Amino acid sequence: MSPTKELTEVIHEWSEVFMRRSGRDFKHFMDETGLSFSQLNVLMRLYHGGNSGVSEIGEQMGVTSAAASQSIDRLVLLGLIERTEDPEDRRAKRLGLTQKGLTLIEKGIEARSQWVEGLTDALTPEQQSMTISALTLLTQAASKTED
Amino acid sequence: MSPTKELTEVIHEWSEVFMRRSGRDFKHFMDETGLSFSQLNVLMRLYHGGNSGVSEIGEQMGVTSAAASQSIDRLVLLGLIERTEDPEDRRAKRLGLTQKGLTLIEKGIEARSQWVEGLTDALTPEQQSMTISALTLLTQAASKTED
DNA sequence: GGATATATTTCACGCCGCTTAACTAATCAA
DNA sequence: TTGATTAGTTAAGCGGCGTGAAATATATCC
Repeated sequence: MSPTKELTEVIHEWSEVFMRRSGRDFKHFMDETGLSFSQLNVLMRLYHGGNSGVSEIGEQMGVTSAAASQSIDRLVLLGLIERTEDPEDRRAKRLGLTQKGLTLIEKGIEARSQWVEGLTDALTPEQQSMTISALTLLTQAASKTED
Repeated sequence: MSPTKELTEVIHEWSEVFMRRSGRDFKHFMDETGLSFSQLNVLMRLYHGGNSGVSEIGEQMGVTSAAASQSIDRLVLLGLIERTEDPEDRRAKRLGLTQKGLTLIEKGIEARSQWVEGLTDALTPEQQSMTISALTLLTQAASKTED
């Protein structure tokens, strides 16, 4: 078996396990928070990407600004998002996570991290340092492909 | 900085990049197929877990069997699921992916794998073999934590 | 100033996914 | 055999999430 073939196979297996776990975790997170896929999507985009406007969020999510406006409105009512007037263009609104929203998202990220950390607990120090190197490489490579 | 601290940090960064990417990919997959989170959830559970009944699916997803029945009905109409009578208990139905459904899910998994494969393209042979080892370890550890 | 463009909201409408409750059909148990 | 249980479907109703179209307010361009 060639090394390339082996890498492909390893990646495939790993992707499958990881995807499956991610999906289950995400569903669990939705149930726990009572938020929909769409709502969490909005919160995630505000978490990364910083403050943005309503249309911008809609564009990123591939929906009309009307849909974005309504979705955001629900999140504002839930106290997860702040919607303030843009002082430079009073037609526009600036959106951002409230402390409550920020905490919620960070808790979700933390949960995922903890799962992976649990995976590395049983590894020897050498294996751990190898994992550090590999994940660092992958993270760097992945960061370069971001849009 | 202690090695443990470093591993924690690496994992945290990696989780964030991957979660973000996974989320975007999944959203893209939903848009592409026109299927909802819930519908893809059903297909995933049938992909893993093999053939099962309506109530079983509902239980796994945390919804009533009525909800599962309706959801499954839509997927049957789309030609993604087969619903046949269980010969051993004629009250029950056996659910399974059709070829079309199987192909769809496998295409989704393949897309994710290809993305990760792309990340490893630029690595040196030594780095690749290290990545193989690390991912193998993680996959094994993750498999053990499955329910 | 006045026309036009832009950012967001509101409204009416439809689909989806969920619930509960009622129903059908098959199995199980006394 | 009859009565209870189990698997699944169906129906009515609710809310989320999307659309397009109209309304509102502000910016921008002659």
